[in-house]
Amino acid sequence: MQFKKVEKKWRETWKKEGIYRTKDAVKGKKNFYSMVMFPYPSGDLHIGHWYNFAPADVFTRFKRMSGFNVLSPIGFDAFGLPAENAAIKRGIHPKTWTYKNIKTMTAQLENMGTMYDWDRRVITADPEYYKWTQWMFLQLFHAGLAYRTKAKANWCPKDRTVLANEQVIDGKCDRCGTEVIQRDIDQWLLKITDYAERLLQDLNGLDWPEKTKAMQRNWIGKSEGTTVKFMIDGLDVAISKETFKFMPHLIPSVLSGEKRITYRLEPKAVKTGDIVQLINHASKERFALARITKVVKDTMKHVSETQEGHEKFKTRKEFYATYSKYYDKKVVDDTDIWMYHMEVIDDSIDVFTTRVDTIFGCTYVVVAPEHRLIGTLQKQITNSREVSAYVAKARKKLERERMIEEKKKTGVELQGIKAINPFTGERVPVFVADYVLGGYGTGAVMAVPAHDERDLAFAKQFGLPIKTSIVAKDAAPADECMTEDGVLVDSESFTGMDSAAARTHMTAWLEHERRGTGKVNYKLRDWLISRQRYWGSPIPLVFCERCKARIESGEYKKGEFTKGELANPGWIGVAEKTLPVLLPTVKNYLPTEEGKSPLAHSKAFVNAPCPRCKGKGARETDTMDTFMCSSWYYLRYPDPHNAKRFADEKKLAAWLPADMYVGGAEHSVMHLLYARFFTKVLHDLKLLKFKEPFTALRHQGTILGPDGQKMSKSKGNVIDPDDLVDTFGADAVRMYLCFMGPYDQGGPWQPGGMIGIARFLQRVERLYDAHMQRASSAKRVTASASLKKALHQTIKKVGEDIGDFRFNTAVSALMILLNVMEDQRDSIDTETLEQFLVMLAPFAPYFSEELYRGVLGKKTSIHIAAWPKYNVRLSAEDEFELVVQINGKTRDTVRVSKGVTQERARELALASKKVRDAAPGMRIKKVIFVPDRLINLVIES
RNA sequence: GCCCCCAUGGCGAAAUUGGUAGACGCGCCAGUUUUAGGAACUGGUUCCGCAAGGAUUAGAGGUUCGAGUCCUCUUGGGGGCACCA
Repeated sequence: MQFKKVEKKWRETWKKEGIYRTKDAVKGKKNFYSMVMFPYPSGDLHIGHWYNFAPADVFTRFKRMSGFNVLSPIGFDAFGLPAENAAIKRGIHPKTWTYKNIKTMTAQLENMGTMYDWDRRVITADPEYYKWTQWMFLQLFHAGLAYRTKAKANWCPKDRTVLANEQVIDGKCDRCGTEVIQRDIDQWLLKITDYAERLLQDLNGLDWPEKTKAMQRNWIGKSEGTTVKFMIDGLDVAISKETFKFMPHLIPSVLSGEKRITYRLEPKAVKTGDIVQLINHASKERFALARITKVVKDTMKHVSETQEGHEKFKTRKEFYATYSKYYDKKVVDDTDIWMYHMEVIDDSIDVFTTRVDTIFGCTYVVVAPEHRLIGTLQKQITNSREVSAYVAKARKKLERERMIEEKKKTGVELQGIKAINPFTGERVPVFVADYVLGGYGTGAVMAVPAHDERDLAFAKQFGLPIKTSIVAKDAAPADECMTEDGVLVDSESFTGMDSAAARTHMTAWLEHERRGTGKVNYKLRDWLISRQRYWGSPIPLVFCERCKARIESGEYKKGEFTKGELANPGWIGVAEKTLPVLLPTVKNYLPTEEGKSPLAHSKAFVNAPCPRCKGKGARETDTMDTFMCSSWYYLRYPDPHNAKRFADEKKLAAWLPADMYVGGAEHSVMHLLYARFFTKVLHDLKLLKFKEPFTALRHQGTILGPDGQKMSKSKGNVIDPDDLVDTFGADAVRMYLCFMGPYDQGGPWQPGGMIGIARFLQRVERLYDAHMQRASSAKRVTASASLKKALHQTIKKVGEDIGDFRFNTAVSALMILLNVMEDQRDSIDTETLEQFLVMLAPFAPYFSEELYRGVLGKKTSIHIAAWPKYNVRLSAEDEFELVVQINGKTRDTVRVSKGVTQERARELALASKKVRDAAPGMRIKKVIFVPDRLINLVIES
């Protein structure tokens, strides 16, 4: 067959006939939404894409032929860093490069013989698409799920640019080789951690690979434990009666030490050195202690906007108005004001532990280098110089270095203070060490060297005591480090309890004493979506000084600002009507200025009126993480050209959630977790009716080079699908990819394997040509019973196998049927010829269409034909090989009809010469009979 | 270090889920096609053995009438996490 010509002919015919155009509803048919992970427009479709898309397309076609109304869309994940890298390397604008690739890849995808509905193609870099990505961001922002904070970014000091993680190779910049450092930059984060528990729980109902679910569970990393308050000894402070109240939004900055002055119009009876309580104005609860370092009495006119805590006010009038309102009295230049300088101090360390049952073995406490206490207790720590030196060093260290030094634990004792174990009253030393992470739990742990490996390593290094408080239940020989649950010893009234019970009781006691509480922690971190990059969707926010001042002074109408705007004073969401915020086409798309996106250079872009007050504003210049684009694209396919809504509600209801999603296992965590998060948020905002986007998920394996290595141009082991298509045709390539092995397995490319499929197709063609010649001699044939049986067994098997993604055995079943057909080439009836082709159609769409219309003379496409029904009666075997075993060893087989009784089977077994030879004069102890399978004679030996 | 997965002929693999191990395909061997050629056809092909027969699913043990399949340990390979208290 001249496949080049055939492929082109049918491709054009199908387009003309519109057989792949999807309707949202077809009477009498259920909808089925079958998706593949859309590709990144890298330039060329490689064999990995084929392996993802071709077998998935076989599945999709099978679903359609089985009576479903199927949606099978495709698109391009077009934004992202690789386009910028390519642009830098080749001197082509990222946009030019991306759209050129989309063009070539679209053609390649069509050549594969896939049934995508091209009218629904989405490209995430199109303004009509990213308009809604921005809209999605605004939904999250206004709902209070976005916040801005300093976050670490990879920074190359030579290139003066922010790097993505993939651009950091061995801690060095992949372009210039300079050591990369971590810098803190203000960035936007999404509160995915609010959804940690639901993201974990809802995994249970999904038809996903267990491995993938396990990876997500792992990533979310739930652990249930207890926070325990260790009071600090050595403070020797008397807390004064006076208190200072703070608005909740100021508390983080007070605690972090940014704002250490409070201004009062009425004096408090405190003097320098007094310890006061700082109280949350809303909850009335104490959140910290502070030492007064200075009290100054002055008049209002001397307070300037450069003073700490008052940098923000613009005009004096505005400033006085704030006070007048708060104190309910008129404030003028001469009004007295007291300024209290203070420093926050801590009187306790909260630690998080999952093993509170081991607390009687706690011999010291460790805080992370980032821990607030190190700053707040600076005065109490007698070796504070040594401590700050350690902290400075640890904070500068890269994650990587911490890893290399894994074995060696480092740390410094905080001399001058001790922590008090709430159960024993014991005073234990406090250390700062970088093996405790600032970002997890409370950033502090109680160390139990006898029952924790890391604590043990540290204790040994520093010669700290090791105290056993748990022993194994079964009195097994004691390990040096017994980390399992067991029974408590030396634990006062808890002695003798087992670990699980002790945890419950001890946590209850702590809660009663207000010295601790049960607590669940997650490893999952919030999602950092800011990218200081050009090729991405702009973040639709404008910063407005005036609105910020109004929010901070509290002078605004209720409902004037959204939850998100109040939580991020000054950041105002762009009005929906004015979306999208277009990504300007700029000449210089390289990030240059310190930690800023290239968009920061474009005055035309930055200058924008505040969407709220129409005053002067400045746009956010960072762009969004591309995972934002791919977190909702499955919602767009049902209605890709809708300009009024991200998708029509009815169309969403018709198709979603997606019934099948196929793609690489490398997306097991990030993409799939973010997409699930989006779906849940949109559900909560009443924009979607379902909580999970992908009901079923399958992964394809990775195809390696023939040498077993990962394919790469530099290794010269890349398999080019275009070459294969030229030699064997698209159908053979599709089918071979199905036949190679289990779909989720992958493995090295077998260069010789293709030929088997090519031969198979040739044999099919020859068989059909021969049939056509015979047909002209006009002799009707009836299929033999054995051919009928083979056909119906194949119908059953191929259908079941495709449904279960076992494409390899489905192909082999077709091969077996072809072998039978060839054996009986003179008695093949038309029905068999037709049904065989229909089963072949999902695998070899061009080839089967050519024979269907060309040889069998059909008028309509094979791809809208119905999948054949198998007949149970016809496919059933009436005989089987009865296996005769002696003591479980097969000795003979006897061909008998199905339903044979045990008695008859026993007679047959005993009649076998082989059986008698194997065990002459046997004495049967027992007979095992498995109906329609085997008989096993258990004899005395 | 921790967690998860995998291991079957020369190669890719299959095995009704605890019931004849090696289907199907590649490769190889022999033959056919009155020359050659192979991306044609026919037959053979787990290993040892002429055969009868025996051995065999990385290795060792166990459960069972019966184990590729279940359990324990060991070895080798792959993936994930990475000091998460």
